[in-house]
Amino acid sequence: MITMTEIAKLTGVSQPTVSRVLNGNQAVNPEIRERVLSCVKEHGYQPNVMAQSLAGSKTHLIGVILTDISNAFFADLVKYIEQEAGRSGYRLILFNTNYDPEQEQKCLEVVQRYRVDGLIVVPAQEETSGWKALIRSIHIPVVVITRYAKGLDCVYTDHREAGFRVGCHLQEQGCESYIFFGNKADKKYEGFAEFLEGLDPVFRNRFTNIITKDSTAIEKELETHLKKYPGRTGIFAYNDRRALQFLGILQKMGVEVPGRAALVGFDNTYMCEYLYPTLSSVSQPNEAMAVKAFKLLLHKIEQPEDSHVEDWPMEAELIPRESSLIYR
Amino acid sequence: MITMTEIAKLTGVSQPTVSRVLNGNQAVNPEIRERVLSCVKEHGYQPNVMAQSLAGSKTHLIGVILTDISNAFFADLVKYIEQEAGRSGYRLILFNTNYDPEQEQKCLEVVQRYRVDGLIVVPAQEETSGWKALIRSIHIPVVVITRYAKGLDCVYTDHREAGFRVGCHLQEQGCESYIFFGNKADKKYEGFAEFLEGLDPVFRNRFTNIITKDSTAIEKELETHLKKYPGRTGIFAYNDRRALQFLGILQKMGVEVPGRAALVGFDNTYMCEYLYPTLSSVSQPNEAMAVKAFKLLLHKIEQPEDSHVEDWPMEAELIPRESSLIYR
DNA sequence: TTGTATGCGTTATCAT
DNA sequence: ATGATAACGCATACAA
Repeated sequence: MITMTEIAKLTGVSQPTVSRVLNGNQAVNPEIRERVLSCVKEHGYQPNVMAQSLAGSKTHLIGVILTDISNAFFADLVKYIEQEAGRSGYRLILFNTNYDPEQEQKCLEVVQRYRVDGLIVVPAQEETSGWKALIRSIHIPVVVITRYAKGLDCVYTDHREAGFRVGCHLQEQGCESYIFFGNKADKKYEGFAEFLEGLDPVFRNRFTNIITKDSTAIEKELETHLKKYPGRTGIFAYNDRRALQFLGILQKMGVEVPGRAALVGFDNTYMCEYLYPTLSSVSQPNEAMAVKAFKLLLHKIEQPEDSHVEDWPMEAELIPRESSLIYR
Repeated sequence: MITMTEIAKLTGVSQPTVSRVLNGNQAVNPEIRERVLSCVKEHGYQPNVMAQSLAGSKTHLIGVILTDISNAFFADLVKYIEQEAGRSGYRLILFNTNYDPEQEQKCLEVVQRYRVDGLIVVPAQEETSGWKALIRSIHIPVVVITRYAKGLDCVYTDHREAGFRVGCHLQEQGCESYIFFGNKADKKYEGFAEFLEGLDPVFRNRFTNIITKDSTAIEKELETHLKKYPGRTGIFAYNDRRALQFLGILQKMGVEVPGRAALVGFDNTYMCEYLYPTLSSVSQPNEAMAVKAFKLLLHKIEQPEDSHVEDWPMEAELIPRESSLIYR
């Protein structure tokens, strides 16, 4: 790959002059400019970012550290981050931690070695102060995405609020008992429970939490629940994937949806509209989150002295569809 | 971020000595070695890859250029590529072309600027000689993944063969008419048609090709087909997403699956097992493909003189499930 | 075994 | 307007 110095020799000027031409710096003799540019084009010269970074200090590299790129939701985020970053001339160096804190730590070392200008991270664990201390110690602008992280810039949707709304919706649709499919530590659950508790302090008497991902086990727990509570059951699954699993089980069991059981998922993936019945779900503003995260990061990069921490919650929207709509 | 020279000063040795210690090169006084290592650890020294690259010529960066990272199949590939590359100390710089050749060309420029050691690419277009010429001209080791590319190293599954097998399977399940949901230029279709033609040269008389992605339009075409052909219909969709859409439409229409219509998708995504009925699909060896692609690339990087082109077709496997299994 | 000197491809600061 | 020159952080050949 041809270098500036070589271009300089070929055009009979000095290397810094080539640099000036290429950077549009200062006034350069138009004749020379043309000569250099045509030579550059002819040889397909491309600047060496490594050298530029060494000399200038910016790498235009953004480290993106994710828990699971194969998760459609994160993959979608990456798409938008890449797009937005590209607009500002930044590129992504991508890491997958697979939810492993050890792996995450290694990633943090590697991004330091590459002298990335900034970092967008989905933390491997929900809440660990050790991690935060580490990420602070490396002195690279960081934005946490999809999770709230106290004391760090972060962009996320309010899952608690979303859960609350799902509870509200299911109640409005005439549900008399409830199932939450997922972990109780989930903010979605907190909001969901908060609403139901407001409605009836002892709602737990009409509630089942299912955690297992095993279809057979789910079927059993579901059967128990349905036997116990004859009225319409409202089911909230922590993501669409699980909602789909649940829907399949309900259909296999011959349970009428939404008549006997109303179902709501989370993520609003494309499948929602294709399923029969179509699946109600909570939609997160993926593109807006990605764009906001990058913009926050860019700000931090360009104004490192601004130590103000931005906590940016975004609104998730419940999209009601056939799987939970009784009246329409 | 602390540098080698600074470490050298702090420990009272020369910078090259620090370099030797860090690279395990040659014999170094054990005393000094310890002194340097502890200083390195104390200050959290991390080598500057930009400088290393400039001095040594390798960036340990692999450019990954994809058409659509938000596609679950590609996202999955990226996950495995990242994993495998990481094992050999390589990192990914990720690009999304969005199927736009112009965008792709820009990506090719950028990876050159970053002096990536190699490239793994999903071409934006199926077959364009212009693109191949371009990618050859940049003199970076390249492996094309998921697509056959004549004259370039490539790793892919034989879609034609897979299509052939799907046809065979559907026929075995007693189908008497067929629908292909997708583009006829697709190799899957070629194989599918090849089998059916072998069975009955005028199979086209009992065949419908549906291209539109609009649900209403699909429903109409489906209705026409079913009216015309009373026997069991075999439906082959070009991916699971479309198969799901089709399944929803069939269910909405009250068509019995697989009794009246047997359905097969492509990609074997997680949803196959959750749907009701479970969805038959063609499974590609994602991890094996990713690993093979990276290994091929690594070989090219380490043995640039080896100009042998590897064309590496892998076998896709049909996973029959309820949506197409009549006898079991 | 260790230090000196040089070069990688840029940018930037000087002179000229 | 342009050309020397130094500097970025490291690896490496060479000298000591």
